[in-house]
Amino acid sequence: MDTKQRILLEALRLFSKRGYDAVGVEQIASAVGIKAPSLYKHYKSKQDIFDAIFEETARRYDAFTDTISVHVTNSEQDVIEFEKITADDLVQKVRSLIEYSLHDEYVCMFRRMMTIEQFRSRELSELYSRRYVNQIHDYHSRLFTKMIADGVLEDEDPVILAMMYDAPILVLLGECDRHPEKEEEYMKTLESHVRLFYKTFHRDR
Amino acid sequence: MDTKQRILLEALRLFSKRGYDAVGVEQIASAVGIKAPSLYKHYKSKQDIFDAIFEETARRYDAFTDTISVHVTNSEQDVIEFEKITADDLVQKVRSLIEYSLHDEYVCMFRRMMTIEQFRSRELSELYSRRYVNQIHDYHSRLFTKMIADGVLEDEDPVILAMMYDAPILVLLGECDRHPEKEEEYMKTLESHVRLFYKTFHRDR
DNA sequence: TTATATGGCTAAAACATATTAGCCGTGGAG
DNA sequence: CTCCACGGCTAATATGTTTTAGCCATATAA
Repeated sequence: MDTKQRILLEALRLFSKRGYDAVGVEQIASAVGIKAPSLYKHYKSKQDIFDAIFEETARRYDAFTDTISVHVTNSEQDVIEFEKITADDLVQKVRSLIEYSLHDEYVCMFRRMMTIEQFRSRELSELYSRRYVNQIHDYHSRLFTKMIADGVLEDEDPVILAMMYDAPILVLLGECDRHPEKEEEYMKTLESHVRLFYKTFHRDR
Repeated sequence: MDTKQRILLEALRLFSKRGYDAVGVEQIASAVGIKAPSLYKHYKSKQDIFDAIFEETARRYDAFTDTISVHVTNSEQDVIEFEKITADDLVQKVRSLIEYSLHDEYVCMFRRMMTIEQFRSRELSELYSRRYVNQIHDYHSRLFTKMIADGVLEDEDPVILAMMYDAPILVLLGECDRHPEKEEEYMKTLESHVRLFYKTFHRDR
């Protein structure tokens, strides 16, 4: 039925493997199960399909970051929580981040597409950095800043701490994109990392 | 003169920005300063140019990793060195790694091309992981294993330590690829990271 | 000097790919 | 029932791109 959506999905699936230019409208159509010219009943050009994917994913992504950043911005309640943050809490936080980043097919494919297209323009480079590096980094910087202020984390530069903490997440996410079959293994590594980080930098008051 | 080499260089320059499929032989030729058909006096197809870039860079890269890994494999001499490793030594090691990875134009462009093409085949995915993640990671894992054995590093899982240590390097390398103008800033961050790592995990015997 | 390999060029062929034109069956609204 | 919008199809067009064919100038070797 909803061909218009299926086109977006299949196009993204293809773009995220080979990149925009390597994929023909023919292939998109055939993945959907229709003929190329029929695509033009739904989108006015190939570029238009690309743009639609962009908007669709932007919407989904924004919805997600809204939910996650509320944890940090809602300072009142979190100040209380910080004191009792455990290693398990951190592990849990990372798990839920990964859960979303890896198991939402749309998000996953879009990230791969962005990886492929990131050097095409300054705009795309910036979007990539903002979305996949800075956003997660700022989140942890703020989190650690508060934890330090609350005396539950060693008093080191929160920006550096955050980088030490989240760079492995980013790198392993990349590894998962390349080798999804090893996800289980990577997740264990990541958990060990989080626990080592906690053990090293956390302090009880 | 050496048109054959210049074709490789200009093709790589273009591929590393827009990806293989987005670049036409026309553009490659014009970058070199000749007409498209003349390319075929040197390479038998566009794909052939791509492959040649691959071989050329593989050669350069292997040459480099040979030099760097000798530091670790030469166990005799290094055991002595490990004891007196300072934060400055680590900073220096990272600097020279970055120096090579960022300031060798060929290496830099090739890495960007790999970033773009990494999802095309299992082969490319594996090459990417091996070259840009595992190799550097194994290097540090071995380094830290020895340092732990020598008692100059906290006795934690060297694999996790290595990841904590080198993931920020990889992430910041990616940032440099996207935003070369911020290199200076990123290098400072990286230095802080190395020093914090040293301060945290190094111990004098 | 002559022959030949090299590496450039133009013109054209071969191929691919995005897009348009226009036809047709179906299903819901009036 | 009729009409029409929807969304599929085939055929064709427009455009672009890779590659081949074949010509020509130059430099080098015999």
